[in-house]
Amino acid sequence: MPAKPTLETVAKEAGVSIPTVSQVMRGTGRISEQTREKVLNAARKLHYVPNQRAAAMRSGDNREIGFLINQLQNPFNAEVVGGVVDLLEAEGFLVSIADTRDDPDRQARQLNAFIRHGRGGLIWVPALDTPEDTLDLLVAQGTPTVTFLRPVGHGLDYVGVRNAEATATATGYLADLGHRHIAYLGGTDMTHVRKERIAGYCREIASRGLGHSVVWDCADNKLAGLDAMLNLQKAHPEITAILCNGDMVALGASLAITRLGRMPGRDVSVIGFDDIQDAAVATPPLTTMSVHPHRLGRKLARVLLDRIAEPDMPATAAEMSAELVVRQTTGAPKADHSPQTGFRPVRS
Amino acid sequence: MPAKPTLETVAKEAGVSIPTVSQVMRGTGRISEQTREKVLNAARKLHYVPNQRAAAMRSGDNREIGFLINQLQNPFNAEVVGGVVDLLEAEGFLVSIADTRDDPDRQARQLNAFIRHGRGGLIWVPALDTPEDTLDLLVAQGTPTVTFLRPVGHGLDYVGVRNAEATATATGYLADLGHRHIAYLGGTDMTHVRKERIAGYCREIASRGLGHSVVWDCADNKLAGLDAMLNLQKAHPEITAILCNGDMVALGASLAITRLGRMPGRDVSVIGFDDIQDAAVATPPLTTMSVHPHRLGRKLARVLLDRIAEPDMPATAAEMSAELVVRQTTGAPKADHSPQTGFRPVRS
DNA sequence: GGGATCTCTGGCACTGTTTCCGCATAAACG
DNA sequence: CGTTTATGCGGAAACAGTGCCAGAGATCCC
Repeated sequence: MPAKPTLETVAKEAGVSIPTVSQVMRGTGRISEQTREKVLNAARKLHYVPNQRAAAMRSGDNREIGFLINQLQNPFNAEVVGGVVDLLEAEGFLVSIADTRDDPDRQARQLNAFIRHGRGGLIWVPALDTPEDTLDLLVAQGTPTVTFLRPVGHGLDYVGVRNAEATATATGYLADLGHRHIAYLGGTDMTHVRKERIAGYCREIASRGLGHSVVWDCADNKLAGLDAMLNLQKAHPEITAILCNGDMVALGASLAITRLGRMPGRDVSVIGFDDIQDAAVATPPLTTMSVHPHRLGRKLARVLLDRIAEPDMPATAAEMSAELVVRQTTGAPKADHSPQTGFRPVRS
Repeated sequence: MPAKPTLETVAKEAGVSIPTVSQVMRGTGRISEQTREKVLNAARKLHYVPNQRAAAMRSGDNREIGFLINQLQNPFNAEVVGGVVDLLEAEGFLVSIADTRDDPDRQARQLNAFIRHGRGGLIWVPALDTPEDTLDLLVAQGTPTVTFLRPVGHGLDYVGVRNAEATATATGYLADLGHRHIAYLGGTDMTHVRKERIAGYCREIASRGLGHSVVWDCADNKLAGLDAMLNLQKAHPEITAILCNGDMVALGASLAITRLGRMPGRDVSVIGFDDIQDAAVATPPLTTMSVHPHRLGRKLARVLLDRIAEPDMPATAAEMSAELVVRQTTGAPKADHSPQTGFRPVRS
């Protein structure tokens, strides 16, 4: 097995100098057609692939960007990644992804690794409880960075979702349908996202003079949503509509309602958040606040490209609106919503 | 905003030479405690982070590995990634992920990008219809590479699943329950994986003298599984058990059965493949062939580490067995499986 | 006190590439 | 035919580090 070919190998093979090969490979400078051919043939023959890191070292431009995400499994994130990659790969960048799993230590190691390995730009969903020194270190490097979903200040760009507006819209929609007891389900920590969403929900509840607000904690997955919904129903039987922190929770809640022998959208209304692919396919299809994850990803990429082009711009913050997608888990409340007599639990 | 600190910056700040700083940062050589302190303080003060690419260039060891996967959205893949990352990050490697989406062109670009950007190792799920020249180019680079799920030869290591054995086991289990009409549902192209799985299924059908085998195409997602199951049921009403190419398809099929007013596991049995997280949470919980994705990921990482340590070893191939996990979508067939009189379609 | 030994630090060459500049050779011109 | 201009190519330095080796002091021993 031969050693990895370099400019020197190719130059020797073609009988020319190293700079000449370099120029041919990049199409710059004045090179005669004859030499060009010779060099290209040699390169093809040896399967030469330029070493971009050495190039970046000399020329400074670094077309490798890192995407630090908090949870790869989450389908919403996977779709955002798709949007980012589509746009950046078209611009000749290589996007490499790492999963922090919301662990600040892992995140610090990965951020450090990204910087050590010389990323030219970063897209970052800061983990919960990101310590100050992680931020200081990142800012000191001067690596163009766009934060996503969770703003952290420090002069970093930010792209996110108008969360308060979205939950206010959803709450208003439920109120317009006639619901007077609307609960908020999902989330455990007071993350930025959840804080905003709850604020929008509470504001709308208050401004319409509806009953008190109910916020019920639960982890961000289907099973947790299912359990939480069962408990919530027991604790607050008066509730006829649920606004959820994410689609996974909403799907779990919808499932719980079905298992209680009720029907989502008729007996109890459910609204999700994110519009993941499963939402449209679920039984019944989920009404949700769509944030167009793919579009959000493209926005992220554009902001990062702008930052790379103009490192000294003042920090920007872009928020995108979510859009209500009505499917079949929402409807007017029944006149009488007391516990049904024909109550029929369904085993799984 | 100051320029990125380098060894030189730190050396000047600490009043020592560049090599001294280098030694301190890596803990090699003999350095007095006094100088050590000076250097470390200067480094901390300037937020110095070593440039690993420059280091790799000189010293040759390259702790950055690439993972080329065919579909990030797939939860099975996400869990494999988790296993790989856990082990490799513990060894000080940085794992960066790219998604080929099974597009040979995109794959060629990404593979090329990974090589250009100097990955020290690669884990690769080759896209369908990977052209020969992509393989030649990769092999010519001599980058340690482990192929995953789809073997391509060319002296590359391989880690996969004993697919034929698994589907034979599943088919045998269904036959033992008393099923005599078992169909295989899922997949569209004749990928290596699907070929093996169908082979195991057919072999078992034949060796037990069951009726003819039925293989029904369908894309690898829940919605496709749902539709395909409805059509399959119409075309082959005699079938009482379905073996699926993946859990997503199986979940869709299970859903279809429910929508037809039947009950998965009682009226029709369904077995999935992969054991993704949703399988255990679904309604009803899915019987499936578990391949322990996380363990598979760790195996991948170990094989790659071995290859990096010993580049001249002959190529290895490791296959892991899948394991039947019985949940609630399988059971003995009903004595009479003709269409029920109380047929009750359920709307969504 | 002089030589041997040890401890610590710095000089230099090298990794693969790009960029600047300059040197040949050839063509064009007066 | 001699000078200018255009064209094609190569030498050398630089990027941020690492590894080898030399050498300066300090310490120790006889």
